[in-house]
Amino acid sequence: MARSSSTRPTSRDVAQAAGVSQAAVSLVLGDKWRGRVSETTAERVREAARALGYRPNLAARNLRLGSTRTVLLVVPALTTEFFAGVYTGAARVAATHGFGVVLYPSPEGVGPAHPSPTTALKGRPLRAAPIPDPFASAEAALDGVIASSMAADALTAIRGDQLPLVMLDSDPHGSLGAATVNLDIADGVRQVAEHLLALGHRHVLHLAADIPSWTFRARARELADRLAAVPGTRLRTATAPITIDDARAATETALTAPGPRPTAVVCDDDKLAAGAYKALRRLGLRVPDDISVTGLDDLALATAIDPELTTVRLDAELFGERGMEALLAVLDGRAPAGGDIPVQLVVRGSTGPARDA
Amino acid sequence: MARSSSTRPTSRDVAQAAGVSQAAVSLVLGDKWRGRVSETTAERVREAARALGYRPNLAARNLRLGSTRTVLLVVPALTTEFFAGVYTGAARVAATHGFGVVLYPSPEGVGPAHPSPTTALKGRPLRAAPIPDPFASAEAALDGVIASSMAADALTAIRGDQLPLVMLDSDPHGSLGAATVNLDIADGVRQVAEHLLALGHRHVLHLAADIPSWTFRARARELADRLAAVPGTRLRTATAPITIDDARAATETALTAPGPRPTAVVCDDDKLAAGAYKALRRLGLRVPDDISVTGLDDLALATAIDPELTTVRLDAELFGERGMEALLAVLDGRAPAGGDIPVQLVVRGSTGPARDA
DNA sequence: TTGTATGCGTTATCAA
DNA sequence: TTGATAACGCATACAA
Repeated sequence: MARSSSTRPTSRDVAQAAGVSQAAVSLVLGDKWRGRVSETTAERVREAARALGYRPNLAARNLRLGSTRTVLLVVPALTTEFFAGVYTGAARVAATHGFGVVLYPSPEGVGPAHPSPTTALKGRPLRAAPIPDPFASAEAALDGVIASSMAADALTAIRGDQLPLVMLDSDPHGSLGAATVNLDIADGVRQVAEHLLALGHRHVLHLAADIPSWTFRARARELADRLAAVPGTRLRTATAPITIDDARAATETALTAPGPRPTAVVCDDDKLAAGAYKALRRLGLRVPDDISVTGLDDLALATAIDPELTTVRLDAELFGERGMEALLAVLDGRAPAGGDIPVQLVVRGSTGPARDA
Repeated sequence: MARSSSTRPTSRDVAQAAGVSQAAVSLVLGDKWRGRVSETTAERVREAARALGYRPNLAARNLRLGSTRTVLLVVPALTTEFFAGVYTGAARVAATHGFGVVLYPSPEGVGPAHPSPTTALKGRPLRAAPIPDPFASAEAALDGVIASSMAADALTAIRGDQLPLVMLDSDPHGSLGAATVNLDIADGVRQVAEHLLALGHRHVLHLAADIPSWTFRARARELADRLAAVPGTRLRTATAPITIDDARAATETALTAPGPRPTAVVCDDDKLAAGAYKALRRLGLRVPDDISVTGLDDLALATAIDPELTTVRLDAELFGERGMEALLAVLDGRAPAGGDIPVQLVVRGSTGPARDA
């Protein structure tokens, strides 16, 4: 009946080695012994556990506790470094509460019914690729979910809202009562608009992300509102999936259309801006002398391109932290703290005075 | 004794609803009833399960089975889209075998003892950030680990090799018997070298990643070997952390050093190449007329910069697939398939004939 | 073909 | 202070 040496030591093994009951082991190792176990036996237990290299079996603990202290962070599959930051922030907060964070890059699923033929065409042939949605048995394996809006629709469509849910960058009103944590992107767009208006720009092209997500609709609305507030402004919109090449093509088309040319291109994110750069170069337009460009995100990409991109910095880590804090609040029955996360315009070399101003 | 309506249905609830034993439910839902349960009862069970919205409790199953059918994929924290591809491939293969993949972005930990003051300085202040290593109780929660070499050292240092382990892009000989899956990066570097040599380049600067990882040492060695094979070649080396700004600074320093200027810059990866571009622009050098540049990875970044970067395409998804397949083999007691994954030079606009050739 | 019984490793309740 | 003992929900060996 001796413990096979090839198998993981259990708390019973520790108990046996320490000469105490198995319950005592659980108490000591769970740090719940303040006055229920003598200091000497506690130490003996710890010693035995250390000697045996004991580590608790999570499956058993989860089963017993009915909770896993694990949350899922759903991010778009085609992820950028931005979500690495979000993860870092969320995981850090989680850790201080004894929680873990599991990352789920939502496959393709960007918004409901958004086939995006360009995405389907490029790259290797699609193999039958049923990466299983993690919600199949998630309720047993997870305590909650934090989901980026770029995947949130797909998420609610499938399942997932059965669990305590926090949505990132999602419509505060349309989220079915789920808590939301948002960057103040509208304010970022406002800063961009004011910056360009101050430089004399009156005719701008909005290069919008072709993703039916609240966050992008909000950007479009804010930009339109800000420009509309100033007499004599004109706004044109082009739409493209968030890839450099799609953005290039869309920009090229938009700028070769008849009529006066915009003096600034406002992009929904940095990647789109990189595509816009390429289009402008092909058209023989110089940035910022002939035309200004702005992005949004402040990825590494923003300083990789030339000239460096004027963009809006998003604090990804803070975003992740706030997301996790909100989820902890929900799990706790408390109301999550409100208030959007501030963002900041970073002026670099891609914006300058309007050509005709 | 009726099931509280607020609690998750268990297999017993399903059994009760279907009027069968709990064991029958388990058999049917586990698809192990081929001749042990009648078709009619099986259908009744399925119906009841569907009606109740039953989903098995993973913790209980894991406890019973002693395995979780979950593996961990360890990637560098400062991750790029490359690892999104690796994940996709690994998850796809895993799915066909009933496995799940959990992502672990290894915090900072790039190689052993590599403080990288620049990393520590930039960005927000470091908060006490104990993102727990997932190996604390991993043996119970995971069946195996796939680790990128960029985190593998940190990994073995901590724990992790107690579990079946596959290393990605790691020294096949120094990996303590762990299985390795490698891209044929040496061949990629060879292709780069041949390409440049054919263009007449004889003096090259190697912009190397400042990461003490096997994969980067291998790149340096291969490049040196290929150049040494041709008489009259010269190789200089500069080193930088993989950030655009560090790469820019290192390149600038290297190229303003006294002596003849290299006619080509070979970079350990695309991000470094983006930094090199910036340095060259500051120095008033045109790419590729004055100097050629090559990268390695073929990230989106490679086509974002101007001119588009000649680089080596890595098939991230295939990499992930092969990694997962290797791990499945190890779990199965089989020998993982050998053979490096082919890579391919993609010639774009950043390379041209040597200035003085 | 079906149902009964047992144990996976924990934590927590209760008597000693 | 301590040590039995009972679940948690599932899969399976075994008995009916």
